[in-house]
Amino acid sequence: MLGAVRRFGVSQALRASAPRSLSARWAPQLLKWQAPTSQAPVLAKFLHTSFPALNAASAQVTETLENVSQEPEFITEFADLKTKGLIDASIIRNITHPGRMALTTMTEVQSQTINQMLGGVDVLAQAKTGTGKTLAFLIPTMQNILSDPTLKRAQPQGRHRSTGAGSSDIRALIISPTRELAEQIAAEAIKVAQGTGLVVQTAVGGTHKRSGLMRIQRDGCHLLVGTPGRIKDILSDPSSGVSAPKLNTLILDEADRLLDQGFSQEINEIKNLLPDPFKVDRQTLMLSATVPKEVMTMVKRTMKPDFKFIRTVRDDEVPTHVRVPQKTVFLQGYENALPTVLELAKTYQARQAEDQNLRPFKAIVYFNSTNEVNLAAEAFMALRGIPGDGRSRSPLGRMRVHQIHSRLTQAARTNSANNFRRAEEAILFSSDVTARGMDFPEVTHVIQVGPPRDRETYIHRIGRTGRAGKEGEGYLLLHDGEYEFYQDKLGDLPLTEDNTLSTASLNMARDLETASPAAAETIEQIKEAMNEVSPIMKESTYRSQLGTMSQSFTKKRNAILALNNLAIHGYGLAEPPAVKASIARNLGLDRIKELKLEEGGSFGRRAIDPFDSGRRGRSFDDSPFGGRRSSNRGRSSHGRSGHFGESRESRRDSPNRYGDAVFGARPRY
DNA sequence: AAAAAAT
Repeated sequence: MLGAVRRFGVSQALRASAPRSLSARWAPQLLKWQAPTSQAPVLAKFLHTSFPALNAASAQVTETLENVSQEPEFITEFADLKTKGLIDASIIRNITHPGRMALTTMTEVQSQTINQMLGGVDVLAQAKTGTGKTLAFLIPTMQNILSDPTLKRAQPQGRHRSTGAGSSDIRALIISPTRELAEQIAAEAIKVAQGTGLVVQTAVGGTHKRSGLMRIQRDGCHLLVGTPGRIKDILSDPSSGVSAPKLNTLILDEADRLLDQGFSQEINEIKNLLPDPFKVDRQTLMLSATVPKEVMTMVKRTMKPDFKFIRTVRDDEVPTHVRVPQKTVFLQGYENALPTVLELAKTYQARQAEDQNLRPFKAIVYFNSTNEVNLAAEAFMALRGIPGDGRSRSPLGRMRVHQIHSRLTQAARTNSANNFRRAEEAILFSSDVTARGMDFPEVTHVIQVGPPRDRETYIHRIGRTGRAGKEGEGYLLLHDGEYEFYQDKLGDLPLTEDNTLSTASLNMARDLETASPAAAETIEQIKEAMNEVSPIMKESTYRSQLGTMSQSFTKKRNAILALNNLAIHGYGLAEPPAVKASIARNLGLDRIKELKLEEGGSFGRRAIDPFDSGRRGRSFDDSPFGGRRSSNRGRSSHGRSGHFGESRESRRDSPNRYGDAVFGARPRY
């Protein structure tokens, strides 16, 4: 609105933006008021306060006007921000010094937004993944705080302690949809703030609330970074001593996520705990790689009417990087998924051994449920105890295996994230906790098993690779029965079909004799590893997948058939697990005869939560055995009974290996 | 039955 008033004068801006409800009584009078341009901010504020409904309409005007407007001169070097007196010298030193962050040139988002954000206007910034959005909002936010002459900076005192800053002087609140992303933003903020006297604190769930509060009370806080639940908890707790009466900046990272169904209510509750924006002027900044149309109403409701929508992704452009070739692989069945992941790892490792220019294999494998992540991670961990191809000790060589999802303890999650961040050659099995914003350096592959729930999720997941100008590749592993879902959700994205992976297209119930030795070996290894995984976990995973697959498959019956094949040929279960009749009914699956129902009504066997069966709190990363499973490895490699006692060779030669006898009529354990 | 997020 403010922009519109500045450019076109009061009357024209009003004519363009006045909603019907307003025009009847007020608009004619307002239109008569030819305010001088200098009055524009006052007018805009008055209109905003008096007619909240004006928000939506006026913001739209600003947005369209932005496309017409001339862009001012852009600064592209960090050093120039200092020489032009725009940004504090310590901040710029932290960014540019070779021993610190060692950056010289700004990215496109950075040079387009920093100046605007310094001016205090609300900004919604959309830019591709991995292009430095965090720094883009941290720099102007810190500068704006430092520009206040009344600011009490922290004074260094002793080794880790400092004093001077208060716990009720939060100037900027940064909200993130996941705990790990909040931690990552805080870590970057601390680097940028070094030597400025600004104090950065975090507030996330899964940590001790009291010790976090004590840190804030002891050292003070100017920028608080956190997740919605804990931030709300702290700000609404009068005994915490933490408050933000002078809050000037509210930042929503991954804004579209925070404004959608699951989060928007909590964000509103947080806003209600903050000072009235008409008494304490507040800048709102929102950032994301994706801004679906549906969230624009929420964006406009949260921002001032004159907000700027700055996009470095053109409207007609697909918001993924061309540097990241993206392939869709249609699997013979979901039982082919893990063999395919292993094949991708092995073939890349083999290429990398020949080509010094290739980086080590560092992959994130995404699944749609926590159970699938856990199952895959357990299987791959077990793989490390299986004799490898040729001379190597395991099929994975020296590759480390990590997993991360919400049902691990926070300590285990943090460990996984840190270990994977530092790892050279590793594979991270992950839920969508890491899909947004996480910056793991040098990720070479993003592999998605099953279709992402929506287009945005796909874009953010693929954005974990190809960051900061680096290369990367993406794979999406799907079932034929999901073709329509795929076309519908991801049809316009630059995916090309790939059928070069031999373990992807094998029929695991039939074709093993005709398979290449390498493919057969890979499948054998996964099968053997899968035997190490508890059947309880497999059954829970099956039940988890019912919900997602019955939605992504065009025909529900095909989803069940695919899932049953996965249970038998992939998980090695003797038969598909039974499901509660009530659940089958809820999913609209009760007429599908291939879905096995539990008997005995409400007295049927209760589903057991694998996370409650003794493994809670002990991930691979925080186990005392240095990431190796300590369980029955020794026992399992010798003295097996029945099928599993046979040598790998004899099994490979046996006919009908993938019939129902493959894993034995009765699974071990 | 399906990510995430306060205890």
